[in-house]
Amino acid sequence: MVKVRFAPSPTGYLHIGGARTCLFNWLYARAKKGKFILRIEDTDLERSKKEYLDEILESIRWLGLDWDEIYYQSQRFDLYKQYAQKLIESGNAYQKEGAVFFKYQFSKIEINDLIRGKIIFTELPKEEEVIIKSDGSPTYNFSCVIDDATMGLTHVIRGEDHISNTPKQILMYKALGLNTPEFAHVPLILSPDGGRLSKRYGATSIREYKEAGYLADAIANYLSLLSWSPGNNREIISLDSAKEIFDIADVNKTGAEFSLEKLNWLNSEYIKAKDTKTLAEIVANFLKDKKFLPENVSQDYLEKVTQLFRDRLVKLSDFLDRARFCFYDDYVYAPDTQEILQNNLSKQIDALAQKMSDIADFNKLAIETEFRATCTNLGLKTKELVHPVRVALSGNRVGPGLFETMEVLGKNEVVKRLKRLIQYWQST
RNA sequence: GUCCCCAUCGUCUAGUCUGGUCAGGACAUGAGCUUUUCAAGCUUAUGGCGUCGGUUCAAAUCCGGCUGGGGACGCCA
Repeated sequence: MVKVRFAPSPTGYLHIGGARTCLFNWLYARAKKGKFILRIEDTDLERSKKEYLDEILESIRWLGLDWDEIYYQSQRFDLYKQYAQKLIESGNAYQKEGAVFFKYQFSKIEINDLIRGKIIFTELPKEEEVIIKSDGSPTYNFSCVIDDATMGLTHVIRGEDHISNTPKQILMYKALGLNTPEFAHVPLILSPDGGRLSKRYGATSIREYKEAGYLADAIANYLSLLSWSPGNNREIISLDSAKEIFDIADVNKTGAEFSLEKLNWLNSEYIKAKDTKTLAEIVANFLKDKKFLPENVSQDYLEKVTQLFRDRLVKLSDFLDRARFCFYDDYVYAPDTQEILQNNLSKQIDALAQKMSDIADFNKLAIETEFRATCTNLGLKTKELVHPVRVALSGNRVGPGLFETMEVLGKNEVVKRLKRLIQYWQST
């Protein structure tokens, strides 16, 4: 049975690259009906932080991934020491200054990488290496080998940056008489400047994307598209579908640049595809974290506002400034509305306000009918009134469809805001 | 410096294993339609096999050199 792992180190948040490695491991495990385990590589006592661990686990869950087992290397130090002792006894390692050094018995090493095919190493950069530090903790290459072997992992799927560690690890498996797993090295995710994805390029942690209003399934979808493709020109694919068809051998060898534009597009597609109720819940949670909503907003009203904006949101954070007028009436008319406001239409707006307040059932259709009729009666083109009214209601020259907006705000609020514009004209 | 990986539109990719269909799709960009602003949507356009050589009737596809890009060389992981 296939058994794979994701092995994060809690010395930082879960970043895009790690998340993609995690995703590919998960996808492969689920595709093969195998096990996916999490191994926390917290051997660096100095730099490992609980805060990071919590964040990593939360990010993985948020993405929609789950794990079958979880291990902590910090709880397995005894095991590593035992294996180190074995190596000392067999003459493959020795102790010096409190540390244990492993002696590489190098010969040509051939890796049969599931993604890259044959990789041949004809030499190693060093002849020996610390496997147990003088403080008793294991080094990466050693604990990794012991764990991959003792946890019964069948495949090691990890980033390309580990290729050069692989021959060293194989030498350790050999010295210990342990079976080596299969290896698959996935390409790195590059930043738009072609280099390594780094802090220099904006957001790198999953948490930051969550906070910016990206949906978990959009991120997961986007990540799955980097260096892998479901085929058939498919771009939008759920984890459920992906796990049916994913195979590690189909992953390509080329590094992929992270494209915020494409992520944005996918995110807006996912926003549009959600049913309003579900989306409103996601929006509610998002806004709650931002402490954005006033006290007494009903779920029903939030759903209506969500419906109003859903088709023009790229990410949830767009909601913050654009939909603010639906919850607060303290907005001022934006500078770029001057052009629209310089034409004083007090009389016409007043007439409109009257007509609006006469509508019994204040719904989009009734509003539009009455609005257009009023314009005709006043000898105005519809757009001549649409623009100032939008400014009156939202403070902005752009926004969702006006009649829908009016329905959502409700009659009283609409009339109140129209009067406010009239007052504004009178005071200037 | 040494070792290793990689190479299809600006970007993500299908096609490469098993040579032969105008190199297909998506994002982005341009234009048009629609319109109540902004989006969205629809139509459409621009744009690519890094380079040199070899094998072959035929090369994006197989082989080699070059060039370019990336990664690794910690008592970090």
